[in-house]
Amino acid sequence: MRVLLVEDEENIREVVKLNLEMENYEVVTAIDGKMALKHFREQHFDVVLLDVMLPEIDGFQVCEQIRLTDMKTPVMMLTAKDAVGDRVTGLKKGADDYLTKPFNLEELLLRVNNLLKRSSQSPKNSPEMYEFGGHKVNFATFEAEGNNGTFTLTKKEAMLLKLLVDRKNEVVSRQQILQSVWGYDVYPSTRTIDNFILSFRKYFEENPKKPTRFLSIRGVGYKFVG
Amino acid sequence: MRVLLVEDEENIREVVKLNLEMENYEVVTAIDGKMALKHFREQHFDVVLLDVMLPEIDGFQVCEQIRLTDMKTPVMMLTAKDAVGDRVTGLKKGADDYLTKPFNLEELLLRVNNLLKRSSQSPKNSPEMYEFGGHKVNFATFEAEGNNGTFTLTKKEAMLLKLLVDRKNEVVSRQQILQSVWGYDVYPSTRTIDNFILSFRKYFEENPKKPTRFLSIRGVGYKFVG
DNA sequence: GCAGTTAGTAACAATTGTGAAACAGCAAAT
DNA sequence: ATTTGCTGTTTCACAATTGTTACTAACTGC
Repeated sequence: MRVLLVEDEENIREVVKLNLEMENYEVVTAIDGKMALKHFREQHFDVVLLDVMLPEIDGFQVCEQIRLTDMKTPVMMLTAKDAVGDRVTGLKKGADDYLTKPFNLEELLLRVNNLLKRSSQSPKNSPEMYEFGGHKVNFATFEAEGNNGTFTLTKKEAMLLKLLVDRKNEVVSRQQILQSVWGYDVYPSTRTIDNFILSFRKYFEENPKKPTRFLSIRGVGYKFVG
Repeated sequence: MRVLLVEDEENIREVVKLNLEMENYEVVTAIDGKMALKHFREQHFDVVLLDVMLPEIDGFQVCEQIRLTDMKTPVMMLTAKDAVGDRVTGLKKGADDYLTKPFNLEELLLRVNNLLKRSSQSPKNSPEMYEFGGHKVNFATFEAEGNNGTFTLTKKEAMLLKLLVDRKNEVVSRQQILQSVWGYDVYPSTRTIDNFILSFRKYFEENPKKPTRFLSIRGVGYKFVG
């Protein structure tokens, strides 16, 4: 479970980070809105903790921008002021929860858990076998049944396919694919992913030229329709 | 959408009930824990609003009882005391959210909406669908239904359209559009926005020359009428 | 109605993203 | 030692998107 923590005060940031990490979350921190948006565009997070008072771009704007491209990832706002108006603004901008500083750490952790519990209830189960439209894939043995009978997936193929299946019906960005399947710093913009998608289409699509399952969302990434 | 409202103070109960009904919720009220549990056993609710201070059985206990048989239905606790310990107790007992009295009605409604949005996790439910005047837009997949059938929005189109829809019926200035959609250090020429608006009008307006939805507010920006 | 400004339009240019094919690395088989 | 086959990567042409320019139309305040 990956958390993006956006907070400019170092002390708070470190304490919260530490505590989240003790609960086995993977935490990425940002100290201002710009960095927050940068990280968010490039990586996948399961939840965002967002301080409102940030230098330059404030938390509301960050939340609004996040919501322009992603409406699923839960966002929790943190603020020093306990102004009701603020809370309403935050919720309107698409925040899912709101906590006032100084907050109780236990409450924060409970609320984060809550958000995750609710948002990840459906796509959580990832069985070894997956079936779609007459095709079968066994992620344990890498065996798959495609248009031309049974064959074996390669390791990377299996990883990528699993990622797409786990996130079926949502768009997975290239950055996220690279991060999950290839590891972090595969910098050079690469066409490798495309080729894997290409293979999948050949394996599984009725008409590889007109894909219905492995869709490309231009400028964003790929989406598997299950 | 059915709400179970548990609150012993008549005034609060009635005000909240009225407001929820104005938002088209069906509201069932209970004045104490016993009645609350009775109703909950006998009927289906999509969300429970639960005062903590109740005669006989308090809100914590009600919540605990509910959770014994139902892990799913979101519960929101309301309390007069703003004790952190209370909040933590509530969350631990299985509450999904917590609001302190005196609460702001708008905030309550927003939070209720939030809970419902999150919990209505029917698989194919795309909560990021928007409809207006016979047209549909799916902001998750960028698919839209316009004057000439279904088509796919581009990334920027989707972002701008979403911004306008999010702020429907209010004017969004060019500045704000540039900041939100294009970012904080990249500024395209100001005619770029016009071109996107132009597209939207072609896609969605009955008579693109006489727009009724994508209105230009001279000297300020644009307004989407939903 | 006139000058100054802002918005609408379309053609075009720049940029960016994509698919497909060629290419390289490597290990097993010959 | 060479070939073969498979896996994964890079190159490249092309297509789609995004941004600019130049011009026209419309509006504002006089």
